[in-house]
Amino acid sequence: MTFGKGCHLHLIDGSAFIFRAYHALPPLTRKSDGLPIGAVAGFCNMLWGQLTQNRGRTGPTHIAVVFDYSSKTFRDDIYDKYKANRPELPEDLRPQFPLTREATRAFNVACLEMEGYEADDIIATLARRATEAGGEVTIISSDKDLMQLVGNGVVMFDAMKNRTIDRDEVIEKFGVPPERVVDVQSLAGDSVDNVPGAPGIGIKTAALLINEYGDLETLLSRAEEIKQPKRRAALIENADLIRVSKRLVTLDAQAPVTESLDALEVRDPEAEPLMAFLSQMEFRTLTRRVAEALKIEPPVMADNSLTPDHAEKAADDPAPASTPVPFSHGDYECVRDRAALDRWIAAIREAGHVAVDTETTSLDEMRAALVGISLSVVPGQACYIPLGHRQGGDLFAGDALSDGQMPLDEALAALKPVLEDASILKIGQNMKYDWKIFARHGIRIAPFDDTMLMSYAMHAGLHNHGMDGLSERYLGHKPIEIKSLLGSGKSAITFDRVPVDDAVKYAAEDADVTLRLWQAFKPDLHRAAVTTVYETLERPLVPVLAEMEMAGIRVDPNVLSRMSNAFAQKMAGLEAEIHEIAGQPFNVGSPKQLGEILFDAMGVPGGEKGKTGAYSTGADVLEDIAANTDLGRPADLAARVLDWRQVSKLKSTYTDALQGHINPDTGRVHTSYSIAGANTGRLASTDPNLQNIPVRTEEGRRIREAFVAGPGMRLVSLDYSQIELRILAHVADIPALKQAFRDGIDIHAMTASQMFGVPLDEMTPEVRRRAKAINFGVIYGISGFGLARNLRIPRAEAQAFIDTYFERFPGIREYMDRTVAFAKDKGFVQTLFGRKIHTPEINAKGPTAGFARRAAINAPIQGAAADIIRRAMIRMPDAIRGLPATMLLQVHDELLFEVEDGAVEDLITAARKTMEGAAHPAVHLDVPLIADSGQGANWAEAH
DNA sequence: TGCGTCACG
DNA sequence: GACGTACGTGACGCAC
Repeated sequence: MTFGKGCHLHLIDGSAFIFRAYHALPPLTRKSDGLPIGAVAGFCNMLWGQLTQNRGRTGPTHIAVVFDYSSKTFRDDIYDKYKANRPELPEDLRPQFPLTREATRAFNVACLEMEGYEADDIIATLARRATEAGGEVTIISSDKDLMQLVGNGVVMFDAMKNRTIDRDEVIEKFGVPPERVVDVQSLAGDSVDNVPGAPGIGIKTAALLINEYGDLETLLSRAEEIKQPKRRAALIENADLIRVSKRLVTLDAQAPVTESLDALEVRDPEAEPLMAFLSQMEFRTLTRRVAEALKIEPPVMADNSLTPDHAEKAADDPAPASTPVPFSHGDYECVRDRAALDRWIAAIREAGHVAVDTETTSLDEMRAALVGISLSVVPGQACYIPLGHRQGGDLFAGDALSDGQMPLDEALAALKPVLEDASILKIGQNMKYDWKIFARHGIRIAPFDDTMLMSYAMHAGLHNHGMDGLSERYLGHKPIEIKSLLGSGKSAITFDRVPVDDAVKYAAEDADVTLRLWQAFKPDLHRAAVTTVYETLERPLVPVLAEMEMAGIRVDPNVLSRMSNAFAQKMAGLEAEIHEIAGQPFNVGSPKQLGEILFDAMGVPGGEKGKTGAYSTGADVLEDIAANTDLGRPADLAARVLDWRQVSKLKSTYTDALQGHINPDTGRVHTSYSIAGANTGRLASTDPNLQNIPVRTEEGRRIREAFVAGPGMRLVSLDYSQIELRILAHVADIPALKQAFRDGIDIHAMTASQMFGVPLDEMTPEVRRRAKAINFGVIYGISGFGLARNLRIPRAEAQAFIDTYFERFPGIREYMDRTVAFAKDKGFVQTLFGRKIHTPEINAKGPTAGFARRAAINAPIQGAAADIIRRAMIRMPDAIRGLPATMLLQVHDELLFEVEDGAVEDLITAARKTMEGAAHPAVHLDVPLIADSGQGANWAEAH
């Protein structure tokens, strides 16, 4: 086929693919010999995705992957410092480059590179030829240097974000259309590629200038007319450098590319060389996916996925567990009687492990009824035991159990010995859920593994750890979505109404997937060196949290209801006043309407619109307006809206919503903690969130009066004092801070004294407040801007404080630099206890880099604090055994207990000892950990 | 469903 | 005068 109209050329920026793959994935190695292949694996996955995703209307007729030949190009002759700033290639990436070429050829895709030219030039040349021939072009890349090519039949596609970049996107990014992009780039320069540009001119200013003068040459020739002296000088003095920059950034669309467009026609991969390559790389999942797509048998690969003691067993198994087995829903068994269940139990005992999953009527484990159980022992083989399915459709038969189900009690009685057998490993995905369901039926699952927590230990920061996502990512298989069975929204049904035949496919598949994930993760856990984290900080927390959640906390609905009424009255009063001041009624709860009232109707100056075009009406904005008495009425209005908002928040989120969360059976509120939700190792509390119950204002704190102890009981709270600052003092090794903590001195006052030279006994609250803000700022990866805003002081002043701080405590800056360098090098940071938090964006450019940098600085501190309280919680059941006390809640640095009246002091002694000693023996901190305590009839008193 | 807002550590 | 900026969460109401 001759390339022409109707043809569609896809040009893949191969180098960009490699770098993205390298940074997006953990450092994977080939299992047989340790060769680093993470980038190759990612590259192959992305390439395969491109080849399979877009077949059809928008799919390519022609395709090529384009690489950079070497770092030396004609641009080095134009400007000797071009790309001189580029960091060294990571050690483990270099050997992967030739492999990506090999991979491209193995997929039977044209692989282009040319000495003396960058990949971008080849892309520019081919794109030009293709559009001249009447065809269309999609460039698979998000590199801004390619954006000059967009338009006239050329678009770009960001494969990571799954987003097309067209003319509008380019204008959004550069402020000018594609044909003017080089002009802007020439002016702004590029620190990454070391394109000089004009000093002090960035993209924003460059776009402004180009839009005003039309193009770069006109601008340079009329530079004298520029009003701002600095800009004028920058352009006049650097005109030559700017012209050099233009030659650097302009892509060469006339590169002597020898391949014809016709040679790039899409070809089906040849099975044999492709399979050979993939199995040589030991990409098990991708090999299987490709084999499935090509409808051929996957090659048998070396078995690396089983633990040693199971490997032997598998060796004489005709179908070893790790050979990729296709997912086949028809092979799943529906277990309807005791004989069938006994066969499964025998298979489980034989294997020594089983993947388990439960199906229930609700996500709320405390109210959920068990509907069925699925099991899997060997990949591809799984069963579902329906236990609580009900007749659908018939209104009168609506509550009757469907036929052909074992009695629930009989099935559980048969499974209990297996689920509690110390020699049989139970494997689950989010086992806390199933653990609670079984616990409510008198079964305590042990021992177990949890694939969600394995993923969390290995991949925190890279992606979420839900089963469907993990399956797609690591097994290349998209499981049946629960939505397809239950529907969504108002018409959603519960699982007991799902026809058993459909339930079998869905539920058994979940057990199958869980088992396969376990097999994939088990060896990797060790390779990633997070086995200890998984075994000491994640897995043992499951039963502890399950017990806490099941215990719940008593909440008095009468207290809440009275407060709701009072809040409603107060809101109505405020609303009337607000409407009165505004001169018209409007929805006070609508930021949009409020903004229009304040800034348009009432004419308050300085309204700022956000990205949606609405005025910002956040608390800080309203506070400024309320404090500005010159404004008159708008100040009154803002002050009342602030009051209204506070009350409205308390009512809707707390006093109203909490009442609905009281379990009618227990009279208590049962939150759910997600172990793998927060990247840093913190827990997150949901349904309801009991980690954000108000405390900072007097009115809000009264909500805690509704959280009460049972009759004859007290609530006891213990919280770590300044735990994050103590960890900072330790990890950054700051002698003055460490000594202050040892001496039990007020740490913020000490900081203030050191910074401002004020003796401790002359400290004023204001000076101390500033030091406190800086101490916290450090933990968050401080910036002058952020501190200035927090303290409401000029930015220069805030920056001066920070400079002084770093002078007084130079170790802090060293810690920050060290941490960021570590993150850039390894792609993750680590806590004292070995927890890894990945930082995939740390090498990004633009504002993202700032976020990633600060997150990387904060994560080891926040994460270590999270590790410490996890360790305390895991030990707590043993530490308080025998005391009439229950651990109820965790709020990041606080543990809340319910304890019988007479045992309060014993509980405090035992819990304090456990919390203060929680780092031992894994880590010896140079600073003491201190836990303060309080007690009372309700949470407000105890805190 | 995304955004703005605000509750907590 | 480049950009936009404290870290980590979850729930609510509005507007689409």
